Amino acid sequence: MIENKEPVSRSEPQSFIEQFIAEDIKDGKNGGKIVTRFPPEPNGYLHIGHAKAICLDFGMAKKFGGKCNLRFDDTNPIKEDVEYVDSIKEDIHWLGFDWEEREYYASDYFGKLYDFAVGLIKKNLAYIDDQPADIISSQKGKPEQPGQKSPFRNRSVDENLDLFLRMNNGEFEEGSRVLRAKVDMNSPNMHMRDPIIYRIIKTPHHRTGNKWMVYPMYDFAHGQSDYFEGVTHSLCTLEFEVHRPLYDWFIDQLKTDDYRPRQIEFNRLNLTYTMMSKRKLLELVLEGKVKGWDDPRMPTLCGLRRRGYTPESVKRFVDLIGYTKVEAINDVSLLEHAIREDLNLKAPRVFGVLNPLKVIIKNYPEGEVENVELINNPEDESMGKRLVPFSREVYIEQDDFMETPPNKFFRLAPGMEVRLKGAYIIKCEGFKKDGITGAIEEVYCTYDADTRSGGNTSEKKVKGTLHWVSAQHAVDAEVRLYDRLFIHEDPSGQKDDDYRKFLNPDSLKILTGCKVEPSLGTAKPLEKFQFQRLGYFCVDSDSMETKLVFNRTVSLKDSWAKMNK
RNA sequence: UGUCCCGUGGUGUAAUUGGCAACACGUCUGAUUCUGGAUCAGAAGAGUUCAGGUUCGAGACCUGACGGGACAACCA
Repeated sequence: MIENKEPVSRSEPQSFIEQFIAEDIKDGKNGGKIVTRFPPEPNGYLHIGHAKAICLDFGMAKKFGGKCNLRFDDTNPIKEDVEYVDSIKEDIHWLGFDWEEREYYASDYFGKLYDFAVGLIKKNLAYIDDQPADIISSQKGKPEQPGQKSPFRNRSVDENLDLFLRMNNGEFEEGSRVLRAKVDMNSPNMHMRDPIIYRIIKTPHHRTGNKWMVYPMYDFAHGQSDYFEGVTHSLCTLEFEVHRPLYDWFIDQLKTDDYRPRQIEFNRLNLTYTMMSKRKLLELVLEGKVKGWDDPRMPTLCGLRRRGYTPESVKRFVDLIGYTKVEAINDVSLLEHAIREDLNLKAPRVFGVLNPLKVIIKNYPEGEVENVELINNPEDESMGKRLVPFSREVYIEQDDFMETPPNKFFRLAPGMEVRLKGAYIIKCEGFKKDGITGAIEEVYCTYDADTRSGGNTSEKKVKGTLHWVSAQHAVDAEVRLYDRLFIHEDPSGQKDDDYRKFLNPDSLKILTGCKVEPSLGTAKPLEKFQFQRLGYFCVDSDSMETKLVFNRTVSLKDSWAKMNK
């Protein structure tokens, strides 16, 4: 075994988690084994925030030669469904991670958990409380004041055993009784004040049906599940920090040898302009504000996928933001950078004109067509070249022409010259304007036959180069522009819970009458392209009629400013 | 009037465990007949929340402030 496959010096930053794990191995804990787990609750679709956890859980296991389990934390049948189980598995695979045969469910451990609870009762460390939720809650006191003991705290072991059995037999109503661990009502940590560990739920479970009438709470299931699976490092987000003493308390009651799992917390992903609460995302789906969990405006992994993000770009992004204990807000521009970086290498460039403006080259022979050669990807020669037809009438982007241009405008304007990329230099000789609306309808130009790309025999040089599409050859396209993910806060950092307020009706804009290169007529579905200058898109369906732009040309900050005018 | 966690350029992270604060994103400037929001080159921007202390030397260790966050679900 040789350590250091690469001469990576100290330049590679190590997260504190990595250091903790390395220390544990060095100290010989758990026999040097490393097992992690990704533990989603199947109550919604995975979003970009989960990607951060997935990359960590699977990444650490891989880095230290260990394994990572997939475990569904399905202890609350009221909120869970198989639909979510399936989507979660699909999304993890999409990201490129594999749990192999280790697909586990907390519900697989219901039996063991029940036995463990019975064991605690017998040790006089758990009791049945007959009080309603609000009383139990108020007896817990406040964080700064100690709690009061429940009048049922000293029930006999036999009575507790009997009641727990009958709870599971369905003899009592939901909410009428709970099982609580007997820990410490005076603890400054609220989670240690006799936490509820079992409650009655009569809704059928998506995997165990009606087998159980009592279900363990998160705190009574998570650590134990880790223990049952031999997990060594249980990585979770910061809000579980206060749960750790309880996690350890249950492990202490359970463990029989030197092995013990360790919980380590890291910071959750927050993205600027992006609303990530599962609950609110679910509301958007249920209220029909979006087309579904995979609506490209959603920050879900399936939404990002439809939007055109690649798994590599998501992983790259996660890699860039790192893991700390600081509650950070990451800038979406970094996510956008990650996808651009990835696609610049992979996506062929093509011409597309979203807002067409017809240009007529008056001295170009009518009816003549010539094919010009264009490079598919300037960063990757192996992607080859393509031939694009050029003719007398072409479309350019409306933005590429201005009647009265400002100082540094190097595109087309009356009297100005530009190159049509891959073709000729043209000069604007005039234009036609609608008398009423003032809209530019056509632009008239002349071209110089000596200036063809690759064979420019003239001395001409121009500042601007425009992309274009031959009018008679253009493929009509419908292009969807997704401006942003959901916004939940403004750039001043002030949070606003009323996320609906930030739902921009224009966030999905469908442009029809767009003109794209004929070569796109032969593209395969889901192939990704970059419009020269405009952004990236992919062919959305077999119909070939819908093109999907996911990385448009206006920054989020600009959108925000526009929206609030 | 509690317990725990956290304060490093605008943002996110580093700093070989006490030795000249580094990188990425973003921003700005310049170049370019590969549109240029790409690429390349360059620049600006923090003295590490504050005050003490230990030390030859502190972003790191200690004490105390200040600021932010988590915790009072029969959710996870």
